[in-house]
Amino acid sequence: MKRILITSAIPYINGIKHLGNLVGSQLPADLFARYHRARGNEVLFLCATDEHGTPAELAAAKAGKPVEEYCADMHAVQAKIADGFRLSFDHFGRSSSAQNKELTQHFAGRLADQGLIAEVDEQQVYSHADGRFLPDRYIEGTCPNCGYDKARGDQCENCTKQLEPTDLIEPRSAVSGSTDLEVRNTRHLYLRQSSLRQELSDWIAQKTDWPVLTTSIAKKWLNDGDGLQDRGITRDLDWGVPIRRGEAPWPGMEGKVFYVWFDAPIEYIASAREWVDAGKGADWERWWRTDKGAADVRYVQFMGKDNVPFHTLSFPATILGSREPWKLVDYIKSFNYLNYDGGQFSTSQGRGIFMDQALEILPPDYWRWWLLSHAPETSDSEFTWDNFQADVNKDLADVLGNFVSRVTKFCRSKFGETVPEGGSYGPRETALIAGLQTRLEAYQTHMEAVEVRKSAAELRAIWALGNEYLQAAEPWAVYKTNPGEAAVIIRLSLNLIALYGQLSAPFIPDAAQILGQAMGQTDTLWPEDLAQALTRCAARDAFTVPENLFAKITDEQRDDWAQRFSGIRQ
RNA sequence: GGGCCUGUAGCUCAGCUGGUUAGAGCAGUCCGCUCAUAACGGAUUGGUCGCAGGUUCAAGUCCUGCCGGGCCUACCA
Repeated sequence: MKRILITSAIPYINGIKHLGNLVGSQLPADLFARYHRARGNEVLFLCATDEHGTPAELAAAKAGKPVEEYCADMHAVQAKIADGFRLSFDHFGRSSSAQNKELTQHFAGRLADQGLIAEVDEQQVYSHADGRFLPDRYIEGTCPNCGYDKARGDQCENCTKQLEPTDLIEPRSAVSGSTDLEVRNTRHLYLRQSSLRQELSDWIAQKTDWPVLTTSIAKKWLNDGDGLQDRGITRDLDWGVPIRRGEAPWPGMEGKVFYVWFDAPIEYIASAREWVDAGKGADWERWWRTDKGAADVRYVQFMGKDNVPFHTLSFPATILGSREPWKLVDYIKSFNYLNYDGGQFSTSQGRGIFMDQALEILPPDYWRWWLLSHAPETSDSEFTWDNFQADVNKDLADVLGNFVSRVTKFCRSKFGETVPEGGSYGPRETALIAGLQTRLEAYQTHMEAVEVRKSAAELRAIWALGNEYLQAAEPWAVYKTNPGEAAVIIRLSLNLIALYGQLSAPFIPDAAQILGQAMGQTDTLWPEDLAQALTRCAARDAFTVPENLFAKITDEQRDDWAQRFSGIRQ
């Protein structure tokens, strides 16, 4: 039995995520987790909300709530939606947890002890009206290069020129519009990543099996220009993990917090502690400390490409730099973006389909299947309503759903709602099992390699084998002259339905459960021995007919939804 | 500007270290079946593999240039 630690990039607390976010991290992570659980492996699947930072503070202010309350509320909302998509986290934590505060402060202390923290005095823009320091991109003004009047302090969106906030003409706060800004001195902590460059570089160089997307981004940051730069890990904010050097105060850093990107990945570890503290597990160090049982753990991370630098460099720098035996990631699966009808999904612009909306119009399996079978693995992929309707109707309703329907209904009308007895396998049945075996092995290979689309294609092919078999065997014709032969065909077909329930569970857990229950199967063990697995629905066992496993998406629905989601949310 | 990714049948995509007539699913067409969610099965029509050069006995696969799409470029997360 293998032990697999799985984390999904933790979604930011600010608002509900869209389907592009879902397919880039949580959903494939869930697929992988469900698959490995089904194979009998020991899995710990962790996620959380990323709650610190300026956007959370501003969103809370906009909502008229204290930031703690806002985050608690939004965490509950995201947890409910995650449940709606059947994301099977062992724990869905919060980066604002006490556990994460303690761990974050611990890591900072360790890094300081190793000489990897530098204290840097620098200048930041302070807004009197807002009562806060402003991140570069929260400062707006006129671009000195092109004259665009909504240029941000980090870059002008119009001419794409890189800017410093002090470059802007007539700078103002993007929060309040106030021009009462002041450049102030402030002291910050920097993680001296540059001194870990060689170590990180050597580590990345070993990862020859990682997606190119992952390693190329890491190498770019390691080698570009002067190489890996030190990174500020603190901010002048109220909301965040207070700066402490381990358990001790950090003189000069009072009133400041750690930068969200420092504490967010540490939440992966903290989430395991939360999992134990919530009474759901017994030993979190067994997953995270190689000196305490985690040496045999395989750790796989899932994320969108925008998250790669933090997971390949910053977080490993934190882990390595601590000089403590924390578990480093073994495999990073990164995804490109999903586009929506010719443009990007956009949270800030409210464009596309958001997770809550998706669940309002269709059950989770529809989305899970389509999104996973079109996961943007090699390049950005695109959602269109036409494709979504055509693919879902064909794959789920016609290939799988209709197979279940034709088998169970034929049996009900000819033999009743019990598995028919009599007959024995012939060459056709042997060939079917051999074909299934080949497909199953390919499915497993792709799943092990975290090849999401190929896994989906293989699963679909496994479903299609059922229809091919039925067509060749023709139980409806055979029944007229030889009911016993029809019985064995149907018995095997009913077993196929049960098998499909098991094999499909990582992709479409709800439908899989319905299939298992309809066939009277409670055993969820993986069919290691296929021939034997196909005898589990035994003669005279009762079954039920699942009605319309997947209803088709009508043209009216498609047009209605395309219309409804064509604009901008709120 | 720099770096990386990407461009293969109408659509969505496979094509590993270069090697026989470039593949799959969907859509289209034809045939079959009638148990089933007008579903299923079989066959089949579609491609000068973005463009132009080059290396090679041989290139979708390697090299160069160009064109198109995307991402990143370190204070949004």
